[in-house]
Amino acid sequence: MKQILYEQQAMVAKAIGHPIRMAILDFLRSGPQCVCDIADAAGSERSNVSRHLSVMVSAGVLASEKQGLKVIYSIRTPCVLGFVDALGACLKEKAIQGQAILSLLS
Amino acid sequence: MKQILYEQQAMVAKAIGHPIRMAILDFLRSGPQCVCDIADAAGSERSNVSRHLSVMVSAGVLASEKQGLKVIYSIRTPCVLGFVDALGACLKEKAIQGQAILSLLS
DNA sequence: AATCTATGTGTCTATCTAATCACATACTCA
DNA sequence: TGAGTATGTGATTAGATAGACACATAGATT
Repeated sequence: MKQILYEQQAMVAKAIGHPIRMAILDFLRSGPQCVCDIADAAGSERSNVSRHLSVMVSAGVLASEKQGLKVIYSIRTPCVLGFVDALGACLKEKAIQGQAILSLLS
Repeated sequence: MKQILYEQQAMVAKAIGHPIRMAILDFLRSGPQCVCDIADAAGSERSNVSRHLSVMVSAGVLASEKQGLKVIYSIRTPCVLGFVDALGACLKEKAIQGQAILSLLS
């Protein structure tokens, strides 16, 4: 029963567990964007980015909408940014601990 | 510059992006536990669980401490659970949307 | 010391993932 | 209609990952 929940959660976590995908999410904070702009921002190839995007759509992290020739991707719900920010908070905490250790050594 | 941040964030997300690891985190909510109890709770083999645990320690998600014959694993910082809970919130939101669609069809 | 228990690690295999290239498709505009 | 642009997808390759088993190690117990 809980197994299904774990799988769903893992799917979402895995969908954002890649540097390029993190870069994409960060870029999409500024609003919905088309694939080629996303690819430029992420510094990766179009086809590759297209695949990353489709993984995130499957996981329910992103939404896509066709507008003429372009396909516009956006963050599906604000709570997606909630867990990205929670990730950042964790790293920040670790960095602060590291800094404390550093100051003890200097 | 930001690249390093993305990699760090992705590392943490990837470290929890697996059903067994989710189960482990959920189990560790109840407090620090030894490997064999974690393995039983996760329903997986010891050696396998041991590897999952070490991945999460590397990512900074878990902490480990040796107590006699046993090694006790614990959640390194509360904000890790914040991240997991944010994941859950996202799924909940999606489920509620799904339920709304369902009620429109019935 | 001999043995038992809990854990980690080497090795192997099967599977998944990411990246790249070429190409197909869908749509726009002249 | 034909050229051009944006996107997705098949095929391939290289590399990562997960799981299983046997075994090594560290510490406890007798």
